[in-house]
Amino acid sequence: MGRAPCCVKEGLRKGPWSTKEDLLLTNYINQYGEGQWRSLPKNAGLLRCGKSCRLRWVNYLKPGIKRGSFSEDEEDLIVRLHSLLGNRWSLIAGRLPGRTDNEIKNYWNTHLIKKLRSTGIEPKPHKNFTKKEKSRKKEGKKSNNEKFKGQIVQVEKIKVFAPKPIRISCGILRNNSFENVTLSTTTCSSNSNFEKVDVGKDKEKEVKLFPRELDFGELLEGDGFYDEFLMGESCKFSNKVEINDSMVEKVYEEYLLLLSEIQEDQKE
DNA sequence: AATTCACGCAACCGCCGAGTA
DNA sequence: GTACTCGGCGGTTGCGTGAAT
Repeated sequence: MGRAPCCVKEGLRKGPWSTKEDLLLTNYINQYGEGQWRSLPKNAGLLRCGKSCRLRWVNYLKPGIKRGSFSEDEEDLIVRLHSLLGNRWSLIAGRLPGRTDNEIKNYWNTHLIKKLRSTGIEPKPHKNFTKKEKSRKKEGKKSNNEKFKGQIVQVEKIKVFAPKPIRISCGILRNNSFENVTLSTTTCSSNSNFEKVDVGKDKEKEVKLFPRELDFGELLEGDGFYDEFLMGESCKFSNKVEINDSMVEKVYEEYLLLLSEIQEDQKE
């Protein structure tokens, strides 16, 4: 039996949302709350697919969504998180309050890739799987899931740390507005696993930023990278980024939990 | 001024995992 | 254990817009 469609598509509107539709959706959700996306359009008087409603709400209408260009702090965080998590946009978004996965994904694809390339960094490519590869990947996933309950995704050589998403609502505190921050440039020092960062007005100093490619081996070998990633110089190299204690604690807990699971698995 | 091109972004599509009957 | 629904995710598409010719 084939999979049932998410909704009946006949007679439904597609394309950009009108102000009226936005209003209808917002009013309905304000009154009845999120969820029940399948029945929501009908109840709200919208000629839209439930998925479309959810997307519109989550990405644009939901209170607290931050619009506008990304600050350098945010860019920096996205780059680091992408290095760590891969194309797990929802996880990355979970650590950038007010930003949505779609927005971050678009920003990465249109701006950050180019920016990184211009500084000599080749971002990890995301693989486009063929149907065959997808099914193979699926098989692999199944076996992984049994052991790790979906917390680790292993694709070829690149191993990705994929913890359960925890949305951090107040993760990053800014004590300098973007406007006040002198533009800093990021340059790549060749043959190095780390980057050299010019921190605006301050004299240039060498800081560890992130490895080009992260492998669990590095984590397990205990070179302390992850600790540094979270709390080390990379975060305190300027006053631009401060990671909230609870955020660090939560992410660190995820890391420890994951690490212990991997170690147990290796013993077996 | 008209046309072409490139880019950015909103929205769509298909797949997957979790939950449930 | 199976079949099914629902919500969510990541990849992709296509339209609108501004720059270049």
